[in-house]
Amino acid sequence: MENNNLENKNDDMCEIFDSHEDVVSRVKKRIPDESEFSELSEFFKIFGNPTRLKIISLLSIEDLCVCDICEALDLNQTTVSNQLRILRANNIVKYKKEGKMARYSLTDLHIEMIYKVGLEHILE
Amino acid sequence: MENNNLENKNDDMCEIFDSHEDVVSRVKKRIPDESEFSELSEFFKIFGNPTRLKIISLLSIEDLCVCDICEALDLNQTTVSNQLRILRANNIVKYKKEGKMARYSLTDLHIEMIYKVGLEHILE
DNA sequence: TTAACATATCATAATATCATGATATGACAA
DNA sequence: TTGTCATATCATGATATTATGATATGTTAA
Repeated sequence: MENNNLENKNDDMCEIFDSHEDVVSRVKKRIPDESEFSELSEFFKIFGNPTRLKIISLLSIEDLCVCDICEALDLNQTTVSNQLRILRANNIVKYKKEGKMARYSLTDLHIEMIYKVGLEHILE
Repeated sequence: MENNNLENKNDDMCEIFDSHEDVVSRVKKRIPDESEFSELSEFFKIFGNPTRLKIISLLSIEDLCVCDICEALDLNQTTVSNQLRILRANNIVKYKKEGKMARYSLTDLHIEMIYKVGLEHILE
């Protein structure tokens, strides 16, 4: 094993079909760059929490104030408010102040689409 | 508001509009149940990691074997293999054995749709 | 003013997730 | 057989995320 240096693993992997090198260089050119993957994973991370999904689900039906969300989900106000902050920070929900209330809604249709396609996927 | 007879927190929250009670009971009926939110959040959690997103991005272009994925992303085999296991376990990718190689592909079009709508969302 | 209410933020302990080294499996060739 | 390659699994320390109690902010009514 000592003469088999692994620092250049391309050389000793997967050489059964010599097309692999071409395949790799071709697909490499067509993917987004590091910063976009990073941003996108932060975005999707938001959907990876049941409380946030419940809020998204509610807001896909209609706009709601914080206390209605708390009540509909039977969650305490701190939890909901914290998750709304995260949703806001990630551009998934927006809100309008109405007196002492805050009325939340989904930012755009992308959010609803992603939620619904995901739901469809797990239900089939 | 003559006779407050409800025992829970409804009574002292958000009574400015008396429609709130109706709103809450209406939207409550229209959301999935706990287990579906739980399953759906597990599903979306998978998209919340840049390495897995990169793999999904590659496989949305074409089917690839593990070593090609490693090479295209410049990641070690353990990392890729572990993430593929997670992707498999969550029904996001599938694979076919071809000799000693494993050729991976996306499970269905839902995966590609979610990935692309997400990308569109962060790019606008 | 003051009190009550709706919402937001901070701090934190429990829990989950990450990349990766070590190691195992299974296929093929010599 | 034995060795090598392609891939999978296990174990783990570092890091991130969770729900929630305590507390703060801002609005309205009395």
